[in-house]
Amino acid sequence: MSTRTAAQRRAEAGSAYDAYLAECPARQLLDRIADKWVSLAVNALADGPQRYSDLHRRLASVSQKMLTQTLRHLERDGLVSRTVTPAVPVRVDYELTALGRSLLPVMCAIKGWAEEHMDEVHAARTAYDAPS
Amino acid sequence: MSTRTAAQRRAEAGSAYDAYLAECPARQLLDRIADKWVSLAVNALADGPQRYSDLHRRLASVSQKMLTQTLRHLERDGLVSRTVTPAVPVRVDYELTALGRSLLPVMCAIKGWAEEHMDEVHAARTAYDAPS
DNA sequence: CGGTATCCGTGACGATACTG
DNA sequence: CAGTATCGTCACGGATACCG
Repeated sequence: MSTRTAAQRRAEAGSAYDAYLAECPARQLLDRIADKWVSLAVNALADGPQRYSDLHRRLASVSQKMLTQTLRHLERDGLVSRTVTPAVPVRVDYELTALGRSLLPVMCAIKGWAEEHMDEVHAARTAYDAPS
Repeated sequence: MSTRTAAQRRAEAGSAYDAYLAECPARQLLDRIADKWVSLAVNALADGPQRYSDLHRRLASVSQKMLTQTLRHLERDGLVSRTVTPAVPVRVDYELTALGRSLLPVMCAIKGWAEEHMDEVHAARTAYDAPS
């Protein structure tokens, strides 16, 4: 039992993981969700199930590769479900799971903060970059 | 006045920026704050002003280069203030500004979510990776 | 102490072409 | 339509050394 890490012992004690530690699994999860593509994708899925092509059109700034990769990661992590409807042509829908919806308020808040405080940040940058 | 971008006109109309568009400045800001280093740094500064060495010790998983770079970005964006106290040796303190504190609840929520839902995500991954 | 400067490998990311 | 595969690039980020 002495081989347990600090994070493991902390978890068993009822306390949470500590994302500051590189070895902590919560840290890896944080790396995963604190990601620009994830924040955009989850936000886009807020309105309900969406087809791949709809998502791709909405997130015009995301390449096909990154969108697919992000959706795969989210699916693996249990945040989105992927439903394939066999037809010609094939139809694939993505939808947030219950777990995914629990993350939605946070992702929405981040996107909202960025859009809301854009002007203040821009002003701060201008001041910072101001020549001597 | 006809040279304004769609984002600028939207802002003046009272509506927010649209972070889905690559050209939108809010998108760049989102890219900046939806970052693992930023989320860790802002969270670490939640308790009040901290010295560089304290931060570095706390965020053991962050290299000196990334920590400095992240703090510089946050300073430029007006989220963090940097105070140098001339002495031997030099002392540098970092502190969240009012703008930075407005972001704190969101960053805290992200880190909290990661630590809280770690087990569920881990279970989802195991299920996803389960061989045929 | 609190950085900066430099090197350098890895992998993120976009563009393109192809498939079921 | 919804991908997968492959390639090339370039910036992220770690390691190391040096500076005020």
